[in-house]
Amino acid sequence: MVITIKDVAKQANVAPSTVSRVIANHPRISEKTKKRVREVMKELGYHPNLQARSLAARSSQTIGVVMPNSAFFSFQNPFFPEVLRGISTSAHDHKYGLYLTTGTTEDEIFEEVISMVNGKRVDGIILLYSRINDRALHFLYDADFPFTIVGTPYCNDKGITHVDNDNINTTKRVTNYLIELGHERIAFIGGNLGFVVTNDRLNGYKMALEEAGLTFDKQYYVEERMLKESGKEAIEFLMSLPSPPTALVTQDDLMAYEMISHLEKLNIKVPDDISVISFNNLTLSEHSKPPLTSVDINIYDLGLVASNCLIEKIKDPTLPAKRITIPTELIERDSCQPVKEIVRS
Amino acid sequence: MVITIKDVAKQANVAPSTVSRVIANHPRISEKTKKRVREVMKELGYHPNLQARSLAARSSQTIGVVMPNSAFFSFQNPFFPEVLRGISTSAHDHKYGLYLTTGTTEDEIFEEVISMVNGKRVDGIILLYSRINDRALHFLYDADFPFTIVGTPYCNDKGITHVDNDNINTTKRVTNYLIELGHERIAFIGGNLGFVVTNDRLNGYKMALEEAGLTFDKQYYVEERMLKESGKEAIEFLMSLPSPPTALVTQDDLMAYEMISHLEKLNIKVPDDISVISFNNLTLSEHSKPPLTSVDINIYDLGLVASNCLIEKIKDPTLPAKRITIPTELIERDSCQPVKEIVRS
DNA sequence: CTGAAAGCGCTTACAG
DNA sequence: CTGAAAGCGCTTACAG
Repeated sequence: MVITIKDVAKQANVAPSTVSRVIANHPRISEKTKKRVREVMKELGYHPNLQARSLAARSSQTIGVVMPNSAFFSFQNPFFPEVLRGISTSAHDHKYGLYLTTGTTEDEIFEEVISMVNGKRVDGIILLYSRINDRALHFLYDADFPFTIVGTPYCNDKGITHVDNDNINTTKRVTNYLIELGHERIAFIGGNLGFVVTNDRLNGYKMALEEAGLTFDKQYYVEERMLKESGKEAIEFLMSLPSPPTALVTQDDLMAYEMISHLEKLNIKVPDDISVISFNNLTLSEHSKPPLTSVDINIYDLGLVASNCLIEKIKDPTLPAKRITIPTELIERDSCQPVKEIVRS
Repeated sequence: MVITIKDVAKQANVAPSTVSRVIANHPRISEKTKKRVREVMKELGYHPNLQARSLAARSSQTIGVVMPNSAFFSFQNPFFPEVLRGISTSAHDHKYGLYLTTGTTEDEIFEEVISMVNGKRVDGIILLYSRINDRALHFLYDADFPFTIVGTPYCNDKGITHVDNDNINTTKRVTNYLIELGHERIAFIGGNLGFVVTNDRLNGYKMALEEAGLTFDKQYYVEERMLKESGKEAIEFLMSLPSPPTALVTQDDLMAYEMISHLEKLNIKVPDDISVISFNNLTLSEHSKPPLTSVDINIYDLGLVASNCLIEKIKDPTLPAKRITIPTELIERDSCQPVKEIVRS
């Protein structure tokens, strides 16, 4: 019923091994037999069984993509479709398939990674996040399995291939941008300190403050979990401070929109009363009100390059680890403005 | 080096077939040997080779997800992450893996579907779109391969399991909502007539017009391809008409935001000068300006249910085809308003 | 309740 | 340039 390599072999009067070789386009098979075998394959409607091939060849020609479980880093976040698009393009170009994790808790995801690797389902893995003390990362590293991170590993960053923006300097620059506009009370909104990216950005933010002779005020840092339930309360808290911030750095445009909406409900106008700057530069941000000043982090490239590096590594596991920094660009629009002169309390 | 079923068998003093049976938790194996074998498995760090299992058992325990290639239906569209989330949850609950297409042209995608099916990579397929005359659909149907559509098939809809909203009636209701506000010149923006969803929605729109005694004006229908380059021109064209529309029905919130932005550049205010209603009800739409009136189509459920149906079908291929309609809800916010009295031309 | 054997559909040294 | 044979790591009738 199902056409196998044997059927083709019989019909073409060759051995199964020969058929296998013409599928692989082995150079030592004569053009003549290649042609004949190919005709028979077409005639019989032969399609190779990928499972059998994987088993025999010890390679699945697919890469596993590990999604994080955090709310901030969730499917709701436009970051993921866009990285996936980059990965997808690279995978397709190199004839690799894509296998996705489905778990939602850290434990589930960890189990999936183990089963993908030990079950030989994938030839390599891309981690779409970098978490402090990540078990999956340790497992992959210890198993010496090809993998790549979109982000910066929390340790051993020389030994692990990863693709990331320069989050420290980018955030420093973003913060400086606000400082140059005269802002001194700048809040940092969102992010989860369990992720490296948040730490890097927070550090960049602190460095900029420090260099400008400003002191970091803990109250100006709003953690992700305070946002989950209601960004509203976080904003209300910030604005009820004796010295409320005059500028906000948020981790994602979507978050910025929500903040802006809550601010306006308090009758605080962006950018007149408070400046907002964000990351990710969604297409939409050009059309939002006000058009949002945001950092384009080249999400697509992060995915594309991470996948390219992984495939390189799969093909040649002896390749040394490398770090690739994807450039960022600050897109100035209308959500930031020089600080207004105000009476200091 | 790699631990196989044989190693476990030897260590546990049983036959490989017995080990296989304890993995499958076969009822006719005694608890005693199950326990012993499991201990050995743990001791040796055994993990089943999924490829080998798939080959022998003729089942991959993974489902293939086919993404469409259109711009409107692209990764940029928040629809996809959200369906994927639904599918992902269902797949995980039933211990299925997820395999994604990576192609971007119709041909590439078609080839991938063929290779997924014939290569036995997946046990079933979910089509995340429904296109007129879709080759992939025909192929799957003819091959009698388990599959499910998020959407309504363009033909034979009794014979193909699919999950969709009632797009005709929902759009009729949306249009009626505008008509009840006094609007008579209502434009329909976006969508590609190559997709069933667009046809359904356009039909619902026309039905509402007709029942209200209004005539459908072709100029009020703006196709997707006119939007791609610049929604700006489409809006400028519409508003330069002798009788410009007083209301817009758009296919997605993101598209609505863009339209609103272009309108305001022309100094046309939403909802004062023109009403806008949309589909998908992104979380963001609560915080946009103005808060957008939009139809919640329950994207997550579309994915979840489509996946549940597929898995059912995989487990029992004799199951009759079914259609499941996911309810929609019109979320009224501030982007629609009664039509202003205006001088008719 | 358990085992021996055949088989899933390929690939790949080895030999000629 | 091509073939015969072993093997990838499982599952599953069949037999007892």
